[in-house]
Amino acid sequence: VGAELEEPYLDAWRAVLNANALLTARVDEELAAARLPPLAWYDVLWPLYRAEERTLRMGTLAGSVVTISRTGLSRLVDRVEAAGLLRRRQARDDRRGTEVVLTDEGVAKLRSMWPVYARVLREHLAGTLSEEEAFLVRDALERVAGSVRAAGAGA
Amino acid sequence: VGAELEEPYLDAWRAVLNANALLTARVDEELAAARLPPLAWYDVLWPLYRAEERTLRMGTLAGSVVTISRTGLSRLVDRVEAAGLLRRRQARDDRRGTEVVLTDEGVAKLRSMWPVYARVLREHLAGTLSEEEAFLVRDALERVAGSVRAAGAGA
DNA sequence: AAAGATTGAGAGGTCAATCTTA
DNA sequence: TAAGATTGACCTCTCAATCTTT
Repeated sequence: VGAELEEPYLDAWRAVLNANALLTARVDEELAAARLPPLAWYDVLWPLYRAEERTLRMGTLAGSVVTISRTGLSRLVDRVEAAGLLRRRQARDDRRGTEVVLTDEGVAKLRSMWPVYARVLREHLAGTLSEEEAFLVRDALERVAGSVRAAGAGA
Repeated sequence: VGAELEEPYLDAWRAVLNANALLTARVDEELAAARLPPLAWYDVLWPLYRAEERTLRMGTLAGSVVTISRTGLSRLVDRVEAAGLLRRRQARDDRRGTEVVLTDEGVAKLRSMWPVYARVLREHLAGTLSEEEAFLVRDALERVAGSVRAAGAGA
């Protein structure tokens, strides 16, 4: 156990797992302390905010929220919709599809969440990494993500 | 939305989230395809394998498995124990504590899981990153994790 | 028949309360 | 009373089956 893979790669992978778990948990703690919704809601609201007319098809949104399954997204959108932060409507060009539209309340909530989120990232990322390191980490891990995507599901 | 944090840090963070989610999902797919337990089980078995006498207190084990809560670990250990890969026993020095001991079956299962896990990491990490990059990612993200830990829970 | 999306059933996770020993 | 760990109630996620439209 442990052979056949050079150590630096395993160490790097463990570091990714730990940094991800710890920082994500910290963000959720801070959001909860501020009586704001969890990070998962931000992951849904943000792609909508960036999108043309603040509208996205469920399938497209699912592609942006990589941490959850298509099924899980349906349930998550149920809750965010119940909170009034977005609404669903039938797509008019292809009526099988569902469009999700960010509401004004959704925009407001997103704006109230961002400062909390940003403060945690600033403290632990900008506070410990140089910009050069941040670029390097981004490049390296984007290549990794690309490799996994290229291999495709169940390939 | 988007201000007050330099871009490279946000980009790096998104890369961490994506690489983590995609690679973790891929490992679980490959393990499932090989009729092996999920990655979470490996996270429990591995620290035990490394430990003195292949034994760890629940609290210590919880510290190693950073992706799950203390409560969640109790339930996870229930399942892994039911599968015969480890067993619990009362600690003799402090009988409030529970010790978890890896069984021979647990060792065997761990050894059968590793090649699958390693193959995915080799393909997507060793296949896309140089060793220097791996070192850099490790150093950078270990510092980030350290920063979060130092800030403490609810600090 | 296939694509887009949701739902029912069950697995797995968390928080607060509990049990046991120190 | 506090520490170590588990349990009860509840919430969220996933897989397979389903519904609707193409």
